[in-house]
Amino acid sequence: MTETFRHRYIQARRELIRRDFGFLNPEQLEAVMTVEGPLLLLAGAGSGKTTVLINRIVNLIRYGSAAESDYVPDTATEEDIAVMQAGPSEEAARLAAVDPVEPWRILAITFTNKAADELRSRLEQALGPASDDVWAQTFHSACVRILRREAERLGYSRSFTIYDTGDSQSLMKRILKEKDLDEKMFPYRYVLSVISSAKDARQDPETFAQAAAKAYDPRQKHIAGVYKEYQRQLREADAMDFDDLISNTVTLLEDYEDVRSYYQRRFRHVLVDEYQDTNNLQYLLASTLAGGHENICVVGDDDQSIYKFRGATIRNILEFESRFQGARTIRLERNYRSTAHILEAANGVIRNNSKRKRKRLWTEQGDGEQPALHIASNEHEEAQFVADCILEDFAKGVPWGDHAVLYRMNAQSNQLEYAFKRSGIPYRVYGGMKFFDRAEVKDMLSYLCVLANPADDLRLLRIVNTPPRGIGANSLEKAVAIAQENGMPLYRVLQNAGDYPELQRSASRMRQFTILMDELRSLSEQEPLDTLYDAVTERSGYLAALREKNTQENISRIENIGELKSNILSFIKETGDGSLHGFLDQVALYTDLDNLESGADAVVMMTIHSAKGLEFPTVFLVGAEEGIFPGLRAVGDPEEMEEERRLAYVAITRAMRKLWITCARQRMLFGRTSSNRVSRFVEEIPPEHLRTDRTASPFSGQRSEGAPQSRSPLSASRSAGREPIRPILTPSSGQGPAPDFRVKDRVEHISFGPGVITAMTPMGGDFLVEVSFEKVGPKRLMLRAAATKMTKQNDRDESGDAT
DNA sequence: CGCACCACAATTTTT
DNA sequence: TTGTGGTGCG
Repeated sequence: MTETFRHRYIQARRELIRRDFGFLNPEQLEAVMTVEGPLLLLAGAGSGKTTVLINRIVNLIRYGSAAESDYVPDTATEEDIAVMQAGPSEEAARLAAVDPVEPWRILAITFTNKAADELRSRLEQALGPASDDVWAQTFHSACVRILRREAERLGYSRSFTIYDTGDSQSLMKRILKEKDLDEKMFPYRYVLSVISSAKDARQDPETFAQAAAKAYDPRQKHIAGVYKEYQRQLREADAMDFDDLISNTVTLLEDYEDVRSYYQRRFRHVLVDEYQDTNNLQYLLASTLAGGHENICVVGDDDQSIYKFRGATIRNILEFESRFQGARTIRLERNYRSTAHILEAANGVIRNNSKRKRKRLWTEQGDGEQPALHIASNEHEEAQFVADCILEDFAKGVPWGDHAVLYRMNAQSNQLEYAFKRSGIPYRVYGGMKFFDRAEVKDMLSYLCVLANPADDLRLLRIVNTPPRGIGANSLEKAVAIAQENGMPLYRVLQNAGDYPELQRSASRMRQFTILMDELRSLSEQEPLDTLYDAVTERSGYLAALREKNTQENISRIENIGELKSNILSFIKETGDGSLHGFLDQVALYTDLDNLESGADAVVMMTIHSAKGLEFPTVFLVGAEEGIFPGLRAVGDPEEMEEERRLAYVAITRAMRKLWITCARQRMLFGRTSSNRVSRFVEEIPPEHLRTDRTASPFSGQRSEGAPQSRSPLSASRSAGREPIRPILTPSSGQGPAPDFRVKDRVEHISFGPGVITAMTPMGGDFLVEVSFEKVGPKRLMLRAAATKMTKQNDRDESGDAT
């Protein structure tokens, strides 16, 4: 074989792969074709990182290391070169592949189920069924998968229970109360976060206690005791909290050579998404799994690290190159999401952070519109301004769902909701009460958990008297004490309640309860999950208790219980796994079920945190004021301030075409009125990329008079007297004839039904009409759009026309 | 044992 | 301003 042939062969092969991924830009392509060794992808917002991740996996499976390899098979022929030169095809891929990676040797880790789902489905699209074997999982579900096989080595059973945040919190509250620690000094959230950090630092209760003994803060010693007790109770209940899932997996890999080498050999490539959000444990997990081959590819953006409060350390990304020898770094700076003005605004803000990797987003999409700042006089007006902008867009045919409103705190959503309701704008608030957090759903799940794991005292306590069975708190406390003393699960005590004189008063009811549960448990061994569930809801008396009172509340609870059943059914259908444990695992790790996409066309409202990873044509960033964003706590703390700034960066880069930033001169928050300066982040936007809109919203005058107190804007006071702008003209401007609507006209709307026009205001070549509908109340609509859905009724109001 | 009332506090939250 | 958690009474 001649050198030139070898050379041509390798060239043809590389060219083939390049062509196969020809839709990628040069940096993306480089990332995809860099196959071996540690790789850091600094992926700016909107730079197509998921695309890169997916195609990198596709490349590994399809071509293996061909893109970087000098290997030429002995059997290579001119014909082979010709096939490869002809372009991507199955045959060409087969010829070109060098040591292709089997799908099951790839581990791709994400943070959210949503991201994992997206990864899986896009891989499926690209690779077909072969993609099923790729481990595309969240950190937690990957760990559960490992632990379900190996947990016995750590002294748990294979069917250990997973405690979610709420469970951890209730357990912690119980312990703090038991230990009689002052809740002012020891708020459960704080204690939990200390324990979480301890776990992140690989400190077990003993090591933590040693460190605490030397600490200045006397609270640490108490917390050490709490930590010990917390872990003890988790153990007793055969339960792991979210941190334990990862921590225990790391322990398993560290302490058991055979387990470690099994997984290190199994996975030839480890990919980690959203690397800027990883904590120390997650870093340890990923790097241990990648140990040996060091084929670890991490994707992230240090500028979007906004979860420090949850233990994420930006150091993982900043120190990647020094921790992994020979690491390569590739920057993805080309942005496909936003127009240039928006990106420059984002660049201008983030430039003020000192701890970051150099990066500058750019685009070829053109300048677009400048971000605009609107200064409102108060929070009502701010909210109304947002609503008006959205109405105006809607009138132009822009769907509601193209708009997102982002705020720093959930508490800010209220005013906006009022404004949207008033204006007839459909909206969805993202991230409120989650389905699985509802009491009735947790109750039903607790029943299932206790059936699966009778040692789960926490869940047992939740349901033992829900619905009321006459088992009082006092006797329960006694039972808990007995269980503690004898080191046995509470369930056992309840079963044998008759043996303990102090329990005699409710002994029979306790026994009855365990008999019920035992029967249900035996049912769970014979019947499918959905049948079991029905039995639980009925025989526990839970549904019956709800049916007793026909309140709105109870009706919705019954609905939710039904909703959980459909969750069960679809779980069985989708996974083919009807096991109770399988379902509970999925639920424990899948709190994110109410997703955004499923909704109808509606404006989206959420915190900036929840917006990460999403994009919207138009974004409103509200409450851009000192003290709110950046929040009060960040002022005077440079680290916190940088985190807030990253948050600002995230917010700005969500916008594709139009960014509105709003603030209020005065705002009432938590019952107190304050006036704040405009956010420093706004001032950090280079002036040439920001338009300041100092005129108040076109309706501010009317709004502040009529809107706040009145539920019906058709109130007489409005039309009477001194309002000069009451158009009675027929709207005529703009293209197309607009129908002849006037104030006081009776109308019939397709979806809102009959109503009366109460006001019309000219606006951008159109009219904003206010209609008081009989059934749905007042709505504000843009006439041009509404005219197609609304007809004028002939029977005019008595006087004909006003004025 | 359940409900009503009153203090109190209150970023952000992928699992 | 809103929601939550604890206490006291019927």
